Amino acid sequence: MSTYLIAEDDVLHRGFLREVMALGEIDCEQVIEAENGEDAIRLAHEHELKGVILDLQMPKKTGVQAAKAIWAENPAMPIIFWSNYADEAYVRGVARIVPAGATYGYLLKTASKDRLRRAIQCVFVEGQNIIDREVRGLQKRGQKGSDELTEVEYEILLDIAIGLTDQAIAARRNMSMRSVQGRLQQLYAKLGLASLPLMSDGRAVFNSRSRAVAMALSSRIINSKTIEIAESEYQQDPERGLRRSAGHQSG
Amino acid sequence: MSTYLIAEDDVLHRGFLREVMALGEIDCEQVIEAENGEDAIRLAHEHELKGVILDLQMPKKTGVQAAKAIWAENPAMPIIFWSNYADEAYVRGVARIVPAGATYGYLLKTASKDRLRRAIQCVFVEGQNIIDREVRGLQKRGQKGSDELTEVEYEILLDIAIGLTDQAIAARRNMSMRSVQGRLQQLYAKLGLASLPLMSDGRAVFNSRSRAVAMALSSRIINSKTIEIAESEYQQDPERGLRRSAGHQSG
DNA sequence: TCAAGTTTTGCGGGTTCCCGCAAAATGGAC
DNA sequence: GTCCATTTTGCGGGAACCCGCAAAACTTGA
Repeated sequence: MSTYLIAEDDVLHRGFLREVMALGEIDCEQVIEAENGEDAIRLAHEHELKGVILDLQMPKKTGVQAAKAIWAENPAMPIIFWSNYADEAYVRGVARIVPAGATYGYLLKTASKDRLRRAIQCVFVEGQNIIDREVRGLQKRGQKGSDELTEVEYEILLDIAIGLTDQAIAARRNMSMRSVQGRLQQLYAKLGLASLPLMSDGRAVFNSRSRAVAMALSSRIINSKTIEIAESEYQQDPERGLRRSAGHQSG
Repeated sequence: MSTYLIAEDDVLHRGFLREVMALGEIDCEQVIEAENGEDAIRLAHEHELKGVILDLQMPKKTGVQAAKAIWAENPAMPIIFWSNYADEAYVRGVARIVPAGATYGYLLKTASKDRLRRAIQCVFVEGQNIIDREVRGLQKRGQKGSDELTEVEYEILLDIAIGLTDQAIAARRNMSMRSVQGRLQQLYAKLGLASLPLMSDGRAVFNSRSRAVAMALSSRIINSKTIEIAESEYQQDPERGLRRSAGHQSG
């Protein structure tokens, strides 16, 4: 019995996915559906699945959170992420939770029916990883060269985005205030806050801290959802420094 | 010749709208389509339309921006807003640009085909205004009672969201720094920052300024798009105080 | 083990932010 | 005009933030 799970809140998109799965190109005897992240996690737990398609934006839990739970139980589960946007926030969210050697794909909703069909074939049947072209450009990030944010910079960005003070960040990450400020300086530099305009009287127009968040939002490095998740992580575990979770990402 | 315009970037949703329009319940001889805000504005300018359906989230220009342009040319144009979310940010965005006596509707995408059909009938044929139930709860805002934000509070919220300093806000809005800070205090109170947690040593965990933005984001009072728009308004016209645009909203 | 590179930390001080208090200024209502 | 409610402003001080500088501390490799 080969069962697949589709998790997608929008009715039309869900219908579309169902339709493509039903084309009969892959061995698919049953498709079950979820319209929010929690249901997706529950259903994945209750059924023995061959693969999962997850929308990234869903009520209750995001696709990333659902994937994390599913992979925690079965790291070999093939997952296709199916998203509206190629925002760095999403891509980074996915990249952070992919276990080593996992099979997955990242497709945009603008993809044609054909491309989706092929992706399903590749990921679910042949076990290949498929990443949409627009998304791939964002993949190499998190490293360290270039002008992109490193993991620590990203962490501290989220910390100020949820409104923590230097003091609170220092406590949370187990470091001195001065180090926090040092990292913030790095972050500001990366986000291009070095060359901020001044007012006629020579005073600054922008508050670096708030400005950094604004720029990160508008360049899609983070988004509201990212902030909410960071917030709830903080609420659960305010005193904890960064703990590396699962593994690395695979090619 | 009765022509209607549909502006919606998602293919499936666009197809759905087209289908419902084609049910033949209203006198509709032609439906033209746009997949972004700019095209919508252009097409509305080029054609003589009987009505418009606008998705709120589109590339290039948002539905709100498109509506503003369309109404600037013809304030009597019936417009149905068709949105994924009932966020206050969107509702407020629409409420701010509705000209006096305009005919419009606000529907969520979760609405059934039937509800959409009825809304189209009501707005385009009978000239009634239809506001989705979940949305209506947010309508009364902008007034002054209660715990909701007034217009000035909302303005200053956007100012700090784009990263302006007190100084810069004061210059922009033509007031003293102390007044800016006073308004910020109001804002913080409304957003519930009064009762913030303290650290064990009695120091604050949160930076009010950043925290306010975070809370406004997570309670959907503003969103990334709102901030981007505020930003571009600022870029165009940094020195200008608040200028009231068009009219009031109608019943 | 040592040297070279990176990160963290302390110090110091200038700026900005936050906010209580109370005196002006403003805006209606009568 | 007078009276009242609201808003704006100045003052003042404490906290938080930003950042240059240079000394520790940690990493990495040979």
